[in-house]
Amino acid sequence: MARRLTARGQRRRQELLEVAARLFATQGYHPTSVADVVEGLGVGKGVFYWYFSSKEELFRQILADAQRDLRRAQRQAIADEPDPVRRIEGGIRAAISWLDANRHLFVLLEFARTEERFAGLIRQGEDQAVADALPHVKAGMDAGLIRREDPLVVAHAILGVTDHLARALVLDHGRPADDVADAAVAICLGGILDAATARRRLGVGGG
Amino acid sequence: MARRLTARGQRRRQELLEVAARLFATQGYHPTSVADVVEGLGVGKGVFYWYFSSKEELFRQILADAQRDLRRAQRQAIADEPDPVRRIEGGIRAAISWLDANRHLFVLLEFARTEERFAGLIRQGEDQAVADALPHVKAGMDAGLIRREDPLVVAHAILGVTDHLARALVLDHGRPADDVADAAVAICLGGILDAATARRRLGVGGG
Amino acid sequence: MARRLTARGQRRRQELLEVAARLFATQGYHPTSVADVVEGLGVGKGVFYWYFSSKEELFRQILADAQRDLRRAQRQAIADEPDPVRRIEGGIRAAISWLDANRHLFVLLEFARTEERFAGLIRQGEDQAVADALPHVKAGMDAGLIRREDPLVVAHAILGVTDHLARALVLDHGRPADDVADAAVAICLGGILDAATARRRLGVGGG
Amino acid sequence: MARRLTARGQRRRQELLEVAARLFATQGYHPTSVADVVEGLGVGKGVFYWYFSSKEELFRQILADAQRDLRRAQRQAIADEPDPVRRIEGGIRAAISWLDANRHLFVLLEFARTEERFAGLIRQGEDQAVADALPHVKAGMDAGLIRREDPLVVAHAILGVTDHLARALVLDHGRPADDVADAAVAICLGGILDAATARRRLGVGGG
DNA sequence: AATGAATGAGCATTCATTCAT
DNA sequence: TATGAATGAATGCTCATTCAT
Repeated sequence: MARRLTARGQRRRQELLEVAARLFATQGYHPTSVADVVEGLGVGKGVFYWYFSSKEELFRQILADAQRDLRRAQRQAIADEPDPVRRIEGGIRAAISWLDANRHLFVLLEFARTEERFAGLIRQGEDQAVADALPHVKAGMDAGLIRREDPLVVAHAILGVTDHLARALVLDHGRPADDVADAAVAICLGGILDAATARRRLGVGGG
Repeated sequence: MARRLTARGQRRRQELLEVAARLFATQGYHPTSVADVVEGLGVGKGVFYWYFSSKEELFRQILADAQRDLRRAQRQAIADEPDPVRRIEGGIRAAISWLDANRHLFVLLEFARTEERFAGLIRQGEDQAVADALPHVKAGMDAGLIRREDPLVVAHAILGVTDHLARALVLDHGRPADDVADAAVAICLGGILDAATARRRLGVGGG
Repeated sequence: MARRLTARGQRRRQELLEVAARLFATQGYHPTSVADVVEGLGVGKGVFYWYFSSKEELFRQILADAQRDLRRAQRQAIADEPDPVRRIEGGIRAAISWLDANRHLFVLLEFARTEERFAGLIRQGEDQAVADALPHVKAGMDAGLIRREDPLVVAHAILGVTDHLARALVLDHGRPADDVADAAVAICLGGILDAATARRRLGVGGG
Repeated sequence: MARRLTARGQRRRQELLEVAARLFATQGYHPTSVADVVEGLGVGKGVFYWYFSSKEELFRQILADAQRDLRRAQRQAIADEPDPVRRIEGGIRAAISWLDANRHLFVLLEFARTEERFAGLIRQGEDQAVADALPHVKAGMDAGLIRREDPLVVAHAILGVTDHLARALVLDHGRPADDVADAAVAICLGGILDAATARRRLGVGGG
């Protein structure tokens, strides 16, 4: 591809991406045919292959766009925050908010992970997300705000809690995104133990 | 179906389930054809339909078996543990250990969530897992061991950390399951904040 | 085949013929599988191939039995009737009555005519039926009771009216077989014209 | 379906209908595969499903077209005939002539009656044919030309004689359509009895 | 840029028949 | 005699992709 597109062409391409993302999310990638996609736009099949060389390429594009978009939202949310823990918090909130607003993309990212030819893309994106969080985690540790543990593990744990709560509570059980974000932040930061218990059980030195 | 099977038949059926799970995990559910499955066993295509009424039914069976199996492993792991926090810990460790030993099933459970006709099964299983954890969380709160928050959210958070760390660190990055289990337990229980910070930031009353 | 069968075997064979005829009539010959047939009897598939060498052979047998049975019913009905017109009448009535009592076989005979490999059997049976009627028609003509026309055509016409009225009125529209038989006889024998008209139009010499 | 077709598309669709009808008639509906049909045209399999949503839909179309066509032929044949008996005669002749010219469709109509999912279509068509004939029969009775009997039965009897003679004599025994039409008319109108006998036996009042 | 038409390999599923026990 | 299991060719149908216009 890498076709030079007119403004109208750009719009068409975008429409295809959106309709396809919507359909892939609703029916699944495989069960959605290229015919479904172009039908959803009321255009002929040639249109599809004018803008994308294959169904797979289209899907990759959707995935890449989604990842770029989420990352951008997180960056913007924490741009001017000096406190590392607040930056982490901001990242969590931005993620949940974005996932709430782009529910249909969430399931696509999940699906992509399950098929080897797309999984690489997702693993890359996840590594990127972890790499994005890492400096804040380390800064928090250096500032004595965050308990010293493997920062990579910590970053992954944050990702895990955030994603899971967003999906399970916001998407599946319909809870308000803000409330879930509060809970995600609380649990990520403070764990679930009572402070005294934590001190005893985990040997956490009290301040 | 609900066919009466001889011992030999039972074995065949099991073989089909295993080969199919393996292939679905490797290539994806859709890209794997029934022909692939029977070829993997070196039998005729009719065999498949003697034991399963459809590819979909077979997949559901794989999912149900996997969920049952994981749950059983967790139950056994914590059977005689009186301490609720230790029960939670045991559940986390059992889950990571099972996922480590059944990597191929993990991706199937994830895929299933992305296609509406299977998603129900997965949501049910997840609700079950949460329901299983809930009593321990509540008991922990009642015993003053766990900070009082919405127990459902807490249970979901534990699930999220556990699943994510298992996948990202054990499966994707090849870390030893035991180490990851340690980390998962530590983070679930203690969060990531330094205790003093936690006290200040979250208003957690000190012991 | 031509297997020597025990009394029990004879019964089994008959059961298979009946269940199959029933199913073929309801669902059609092709849409009915051998599996359906044996399932309908609650026996294994081997049973079928013990008694019949193929699905096709079974169907031929059903057809042959039906034709033999109908013919026998007609013969008995007119055995001692000296008047040729009354013999024709008796044949018509016997046919309609048999078709009424064996509705499911009717559709099988019709179907068989539409597939070349069975059509011969049916044509033979029909030729036989015509041959059976022919002597009575001729006798009627010789006795001056029946208008002189090609007896073969006359015989076929009787067959056509009888079969059609039986199917259309008795089977499809649920009219009583006896009433339909009356009508069939009246029309076969007297046509539909008013006598005076007939005389004028057909040049039929009045008695 | 309900696809908008270009002129070329219309032609293809018609070709498919014709080839399929031919094959269905020769080999039977079930024994003819979609592959046979497209092979007969030398096109790919997709072509079939571009024009028809299923083999069943195609067959229904063939049946509907055939019924429409026969009906049209009959209507045209009797359009300007004032005499009701002559209208009936014209209908009989038109039917036999059409069946002679469209032999292959005849067997399809017969087959369709034997499978429940198509039988409705045929019964409808037959009811229509009877309804078409009914006014002429009634007019004939009112004009004193036709003996008073249940007009529905009379109409069905005409249908029965016509169809049967056409099939048995024209198609199966190769008699000239015109001769058979003469015979069908004679028998339908005048029955088979000698006029005097008819008077005596049926109590038909003489002119 | 866009369309309707076509391609044909591939898929899930069926089923008459056979076979080991 | 009978059964459960197995066979594998065949079927109706789908769909990513291509092509002529």
